[in-house]
Amino acid sequence: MSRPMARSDVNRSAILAHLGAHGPASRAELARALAVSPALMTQLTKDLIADGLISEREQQASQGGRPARMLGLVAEAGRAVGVKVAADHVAFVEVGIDGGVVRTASEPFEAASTTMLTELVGLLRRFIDGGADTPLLGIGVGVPGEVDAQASGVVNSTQLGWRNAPIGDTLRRELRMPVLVENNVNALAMAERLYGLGQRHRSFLVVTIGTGVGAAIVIDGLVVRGTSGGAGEIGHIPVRETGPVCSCGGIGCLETFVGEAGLVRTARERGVIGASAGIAALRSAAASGDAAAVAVFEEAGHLLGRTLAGLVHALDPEIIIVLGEGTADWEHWSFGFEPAFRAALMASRRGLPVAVESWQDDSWAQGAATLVLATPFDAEGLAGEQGDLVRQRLVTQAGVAGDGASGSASPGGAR
Amino acid sequence: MSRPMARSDVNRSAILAHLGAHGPASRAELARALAVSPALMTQLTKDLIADGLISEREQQASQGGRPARMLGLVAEAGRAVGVKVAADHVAFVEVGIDGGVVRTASEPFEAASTTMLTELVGLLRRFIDGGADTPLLGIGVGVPGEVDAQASGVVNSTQLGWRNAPIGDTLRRELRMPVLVENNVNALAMAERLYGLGQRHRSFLVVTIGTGVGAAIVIDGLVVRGTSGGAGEIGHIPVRETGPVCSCGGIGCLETFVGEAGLVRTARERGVIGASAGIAALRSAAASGDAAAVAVFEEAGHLLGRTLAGLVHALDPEIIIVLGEGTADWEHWSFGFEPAFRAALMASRRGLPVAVESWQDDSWAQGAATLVLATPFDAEGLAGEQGDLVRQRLVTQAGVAGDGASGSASPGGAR
DNA sequence: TACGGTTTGTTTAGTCCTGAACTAAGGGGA
DNA sequence: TCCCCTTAGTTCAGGACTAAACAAACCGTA
Repeated sequence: MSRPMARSDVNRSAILAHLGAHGPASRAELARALAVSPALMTQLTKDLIADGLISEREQQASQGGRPARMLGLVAEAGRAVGVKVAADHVAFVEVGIDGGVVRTASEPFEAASTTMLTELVGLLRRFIDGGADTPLLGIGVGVPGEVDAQASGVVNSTQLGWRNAPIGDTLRRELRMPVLVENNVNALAMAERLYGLGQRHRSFLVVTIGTGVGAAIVIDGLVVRGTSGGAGEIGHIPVRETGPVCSCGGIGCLETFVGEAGLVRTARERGVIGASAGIAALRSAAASGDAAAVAVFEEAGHLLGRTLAGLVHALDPEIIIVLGEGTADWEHWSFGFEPAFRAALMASRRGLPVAVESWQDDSWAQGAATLVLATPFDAEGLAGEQGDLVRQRLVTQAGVAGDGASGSASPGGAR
Repeated sequence: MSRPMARSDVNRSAILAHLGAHGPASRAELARALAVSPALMTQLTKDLIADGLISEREQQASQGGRPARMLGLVAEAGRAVGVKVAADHVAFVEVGIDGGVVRTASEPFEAASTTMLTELVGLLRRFIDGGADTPLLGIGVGVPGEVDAQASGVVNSTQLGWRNAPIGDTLRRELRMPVLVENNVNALAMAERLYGLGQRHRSFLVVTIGTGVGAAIVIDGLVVRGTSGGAGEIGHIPVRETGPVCSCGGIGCLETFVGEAGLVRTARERGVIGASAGIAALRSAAASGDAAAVAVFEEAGHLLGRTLAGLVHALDPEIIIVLGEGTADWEHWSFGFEPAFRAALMASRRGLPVAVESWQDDSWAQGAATLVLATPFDAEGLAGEQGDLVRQRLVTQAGVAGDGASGSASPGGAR
């Protein structure tokens, strides 16, 4: 009993998110990290402990003063689901409130089908029902393409063949659950910011290589979405005056040279692989030391390096993080990438770190899940009303999802 | 008497800045614009009127309800000085609190001289002393190069030959006055945001063409400074695999083709102008219809167009604003720019507006001055302690500048 | 000309949060 | 061992701000 009638929910959930992202922390630490006074932190944590959302842990050894009494999340406080949508399949991930993966699944899925919306709802429903009994905070969906806004979720994607697909609204209505939709690379960038290298950097670039080439731009801790949610489309930066026509209609786009299709085309033209062979053949050829195959990757690395150098001059980030299925071959890319990238940078930036991270199959979906867990950090309201709903669920352990169009955000009594 | 011991200075000065930027407004309008409650606005404006900083104007015709009682700045509330530093001269501008130019001056100045710091102090002191009697809020300095932080003001500039020049600290100490230093293009972008096209756009690019090529990036209303204050260096984006060596050490940099020196070099190589002729000769040749001269500009426009298209793909801005001395020849540039730029964009962005603004000689200095006037909008503390000092002067009509190293921000009694 | 609709501005009660002073609990040096 | 230093956490008075109700001033319209 004695719910103190919800203090500042924003701060309450920010505390929970911080503990989830960085592990247990002392009150003083939290106050510093969230830029509030220690006094307030005392009050808020008192409430959270009373509500059973966090608990006091053992003391930590003193660092010259009074030892800190650590606070940690009560693990059962919540879970989130992430969905990766691709042209031919969807991948699901269930994560705990600490970001750790609990459960995964993958299902065939025809994105271009006319019934894909009901299909998606059914698959998601089945995955959710198989989950734990802890409260589900929300669903994050990562898609390759432009998303108008996380809280709305209208998607345009040439890769999926979607034009103004109302993913967000449909899922919200059918599942009665907060749903956040975002470009998949942007979602990945938020994951890096919360759990990865981004924790220690205010501004960075996340670059993905694979079927296509994408990027997400994080400036001062905020993901740049652009006017129409289409920022980061570095695959269509023009890098040559001539070349094959790109899917975007342009000529000389980066992606036509360094995307998977571009690599395969180049390799075929040069007879490195057979006329009907694919990326797998090119990979194995390079792996077995075929110089011509390695050269294909090397040249792609060269082009990527010069392009990224241009972006570095424009944005002056602290680090570049390279991700994606394509990083498996980075060994070969780097022969071209490193010299081209470094040479094109001005002297003062030549030492810019480039981190190439290993890639797992669930990474995309995991990134999508962090859309939900990142909500409390969402200072400028990227997630909008949906973010508020997630926060409500987080702090009250109950709360009912808005029902479709502008659902009245009823507080929802204690369960 | 009866100074109410300074309420929220941030909000007080935000009101003043809004009135300065957008002209007189009603209380209700201000409350909406600054996202505070009407109740608070009543209180704050009462204080500001009592302090003589703003005054009530005539009523405005009703718009269906009670007519608004407009509030306007008391013009004498303050002034700011802007300085443009170039290699061979400095330009000064004095602006009123509404951003209007009051007075200008230009003096020869040897930036590479060893005594340049004392020189600059002397010139500035003379300019300031000639000004009006209204309180001087601060000094904004625009430089071509990297600035570590506005509030610090350590400058690195190849154009000026400065390495770690402590401009900010020196001026602060000598003039006992808040001083804000910023890259000149970034300063220009802030001016656009406050008084220009940026008022109606959240994200935009400001591109300057002239001696060099520069850009400033504004995302969601915030100027992107980058890790070391060096964002926007689009002049060094690599655009060709071959070409002359750039001042940055790179090869194929945009600036080596479309900067003034690059244009002149190309024109000389082709015999369009004499081997010792300069940009003026190229200009007049193009103006008189010389096809080869026009082609030089056209090709520059082509390269700039493709490069900016790449940036648009990466950042997805709402508009591009082109400025700088070079816009005088834009008529010729556009022959190459428009087709190259539009063709390289994906279909959904092909209609992106590009605004080419006329250019006056004081524009750089005027941009620098708005560094000071923009302080109240400085939500994320770009201007730091110096911004606080400006705010103090604005709201108290007095206040003494910090004296060099971490001056204690003493409130300073009424004058 | 009475009445609802609309927008502006003010008052009041109460919430959120901070600053300052304080207690608590350790470490290390003379 | 005593004293000073440092860090952690709490209490309390008070300031900034808001929500909600209300008053003011105009518009239409029936």
